[in-house]
Amino acid sequence: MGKYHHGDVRNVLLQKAETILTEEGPTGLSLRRLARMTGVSEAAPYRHFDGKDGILAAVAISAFERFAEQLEAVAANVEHHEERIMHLGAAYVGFAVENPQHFRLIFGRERPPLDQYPELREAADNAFDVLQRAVTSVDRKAEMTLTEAATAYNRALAAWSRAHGIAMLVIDGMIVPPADQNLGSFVLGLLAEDLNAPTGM
Amino acid sequence: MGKYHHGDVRNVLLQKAETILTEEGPTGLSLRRLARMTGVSEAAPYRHFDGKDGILAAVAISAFERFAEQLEAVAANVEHHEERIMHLGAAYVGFAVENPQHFRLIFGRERPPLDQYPELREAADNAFDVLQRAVTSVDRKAEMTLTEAATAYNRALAAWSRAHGIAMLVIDGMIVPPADQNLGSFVLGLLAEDLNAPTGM
DNA sequence: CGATAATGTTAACTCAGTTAACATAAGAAA
DNA sequence: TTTCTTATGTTAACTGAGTTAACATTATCG
Repeated sequence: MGKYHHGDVRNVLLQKAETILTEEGPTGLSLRRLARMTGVSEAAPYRHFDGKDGILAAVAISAFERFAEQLEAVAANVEHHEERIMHLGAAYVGFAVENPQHFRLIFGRERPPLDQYPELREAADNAFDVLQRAVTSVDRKAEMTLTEAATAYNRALAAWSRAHGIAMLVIDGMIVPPADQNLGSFVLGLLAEDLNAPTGM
Repeated sequence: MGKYHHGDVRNVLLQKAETILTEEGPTGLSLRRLARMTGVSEAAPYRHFDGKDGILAAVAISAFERFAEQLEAVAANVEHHEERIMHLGAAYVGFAVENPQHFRLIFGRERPPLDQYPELREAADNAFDVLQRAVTSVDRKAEMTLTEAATAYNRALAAWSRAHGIAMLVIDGMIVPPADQNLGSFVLGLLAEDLNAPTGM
């Protein structure tokens, strides 16, 4: 005479998992607690997910999708190439700051192995593609020489890692963005810094 | 008639903890396993450390120290300011790549809270100081105007986050450094990329 | 020597992830 | 409808982790 929950327990679990993850991160997310919170037996989640990694993978997939969407939106709205790179960087950091736990989940080592979750790998590849395309794309792509292509690729890597570094240091509290400036312009400022420029100092 | 281990169990534990951490990271480090490997009772570590965080803190402290030393060594050996920034970045990434688990430990969220381990906070501050000083220092510091100082600080942040981003993406396998080039020059290349330069593309 | 602190041991508690064995519900097949 | 099968839920158990309490032994210092 067990009380059965019907309807989409799976979705409810996912929903609650999102909540817990947002508040406490991947480590704080415990399947047992999740089950209790959902009002379901402690073994129930295993009927819907491939264990803890399974749930994390599902959450990571949707996180990747949102991430990719937001980057895409920015990429689509900025015409000028160099400017687009900059604004992509700001959006990249913006996502990380607004969703630190999700950002950590998709990039950190708590992320379930891509090999074991094909859909996760796909979501990850998609997100990277958005980034790479937006950063690499040029106005007259067909006319690119090999050297130019190599330069473009290197530039993509550089842009990517710069955004990533700022994002990481900010969400880890190592860099505290000035309060009198919005995050976007702060990031744009950092990205615009030219370490090679002469200082006169 | 228990077999007591004498001598510095504490140091042996730390040593083994280093080994386990290097191989499996903070999550893989289990106090019980550590105790078993050391041939000591499972509760013994608690006599020497403030639980798991205590051990992680101790390991993190020594990691910070090594990190700071290596950066310092580079900073001391490169005269030219801009060049020093670049080489510091390469050293930063070098440390991360050679000691990925330690790097993750000192920068990630597995790191015990700085508030609870004053020596850890000190070690962290020291490492950051080396970086900031080396990056901010100029030949004629006394003559710096306020504006110049602000610029220098911003540049320090930019340099730091660039190195950090490359380090993170490389140790997470998102960026794979080309095999036909040593890591240092690859990093220097990325750091030298000027996203603002015209491309002609 | 003898008291006291340091350090070790065993045993237990809580919580997590996971799985097995069982129960019920829903839906297709007869 | 009745029956078989599958999906989904439950309980109970196993393993392993972190931690603490209670107890034992050793070191050390008066």
